Amino acid sequence: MTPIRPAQKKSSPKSSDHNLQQKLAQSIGKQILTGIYAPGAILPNEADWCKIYGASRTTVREAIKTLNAKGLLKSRTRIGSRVEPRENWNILDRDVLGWHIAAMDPQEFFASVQQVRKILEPEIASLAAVNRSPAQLRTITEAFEDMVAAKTARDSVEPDVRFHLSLLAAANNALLSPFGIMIERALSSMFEFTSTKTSVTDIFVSRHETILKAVAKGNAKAARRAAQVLLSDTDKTIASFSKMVKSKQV
Amino acid sequence: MTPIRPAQKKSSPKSSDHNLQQKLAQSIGKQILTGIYAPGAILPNEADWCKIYGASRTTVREAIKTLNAKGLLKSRTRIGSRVEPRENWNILDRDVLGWHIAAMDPQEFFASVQQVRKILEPEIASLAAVNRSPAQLRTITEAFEDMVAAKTARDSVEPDVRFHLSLLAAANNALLSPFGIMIERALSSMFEFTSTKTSVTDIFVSRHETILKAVAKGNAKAARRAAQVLLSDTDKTIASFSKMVKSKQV
DNA sequence: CAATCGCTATTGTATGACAATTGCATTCAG
DNA sequence: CTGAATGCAATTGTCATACAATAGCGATTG
Repeated sequence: MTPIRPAQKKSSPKSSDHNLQQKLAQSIGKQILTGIYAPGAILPNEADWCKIYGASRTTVREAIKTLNAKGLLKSRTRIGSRVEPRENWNILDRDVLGWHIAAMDPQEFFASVQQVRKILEPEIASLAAVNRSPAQLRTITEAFEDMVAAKTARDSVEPDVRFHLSLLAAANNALLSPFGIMIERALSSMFEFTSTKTSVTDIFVSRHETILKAVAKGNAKAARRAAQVLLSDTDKTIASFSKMVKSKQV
Repeated sequence: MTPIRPAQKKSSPKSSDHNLQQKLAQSIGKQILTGIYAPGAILPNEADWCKIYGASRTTVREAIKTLNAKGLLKSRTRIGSRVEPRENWNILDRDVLGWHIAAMDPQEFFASVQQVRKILEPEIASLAAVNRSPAQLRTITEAFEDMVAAKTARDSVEPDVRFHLSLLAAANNALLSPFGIMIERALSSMFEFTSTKTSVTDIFVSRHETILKAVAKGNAKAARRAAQVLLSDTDKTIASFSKMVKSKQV
């Protein structure tokens, strides 16, 4: 048999790492997050989406199934797919949060995030100080050391994220883990704003070191305090580039 | 592993609640949550699931797509579907949390939940006191009044849940809303344990009233304190029936 | 021995058909 | 004329089949 290569079709050369369903889910999801389809609204039916995207019904259905699973939609026979009220959305889902960030004002996002971080992270640090396993402490320590070793601000983002995520893991409460995504996105997004001029400052590193030491000693109170201090610094950073944005806009 | 009848017909009237995909997703999801398929494990392939459940591949795929969307799985061509690490699971998703509760020891669940509630709910009450809209205050008040009007403990569960959820909504921070499901499940589950003997106690009602008044006045500090007191009561309730369960077991 | 190539298992996409559900209009009884 | 029953039709749900795309892995070959 000589399998004739069915040519390369008309496929777009760069399909990235997303397959077709994922692209549809993302496209429709973003339209929901931006309010093009508001809660209560009925979406176009499957046949319409097929026409719109030029995809098969199978693919469209799987995309919509994804959005159903994330709480954005509820599909019912004969009715169609209706957008669910916001409180049912899995906003802490990796994808949904991404679409949400893309759809909203960055400053609003930082405000919401910092509010939640200030509630949770000190308590997470406190729990981690008490509940951490030796292995978890090692992971946290490694993240800190990588942060210290980072030469540029860009290189410090990944260890920074890892530091906070391993702290979260060390709290050993599964119900808190969804916040990992939020923390990850918040720290990464912040970098986008600060990257141009910021370098890895000593004070930034030492704030983390204080947390690490408290967690290592098992000192819950000190860990909580240290986390509060770091967050307070973060607030200042955000405030400073908020001003920058404003002065640029005006 | 529970085999699922594809064409149950109208024999079981309740089967219409869930369609076939949802039943498959639930069945497979529970198997993951109970550890039958642990993180890192590769699931049976789609053809196998078809045989196991007697369903079409389309249906199996949509079930698996759902689990992918909830972060439990990651499916890749040629590899199959691999169970994701726990920290990627959307544990606060309505379905996932339900499967999780079904799979774990109730006391462990209450312990985790109370830990998180004690972190969040006082701050939620505090935020609600500051950020609530008039309409939101009205909703909270209505829930409280319905709780007062409830004659039996059973009747008080729904208003109680509504009270806490409307408080959460009044905090006006979208990133907190995923916790609504957790609160809902926690309060409902607790009722399962207390239903036999508990009635709606005055003290229970008055704890809620204190929160309501503080939120109405916009007194953040008082709201936070009041929420802490209520949670402390809840702790005692849990402790008391934990003992009961233990003495029964032994 | 190593790099390459092709085989093949598995998920991804497409098509077409039919089942099940249910809002809506239509009809029919009172 | 009103209201209930009823049938229609639109939409999602399920099934079967075929082929495409991906990537692990073993066979081939230099």
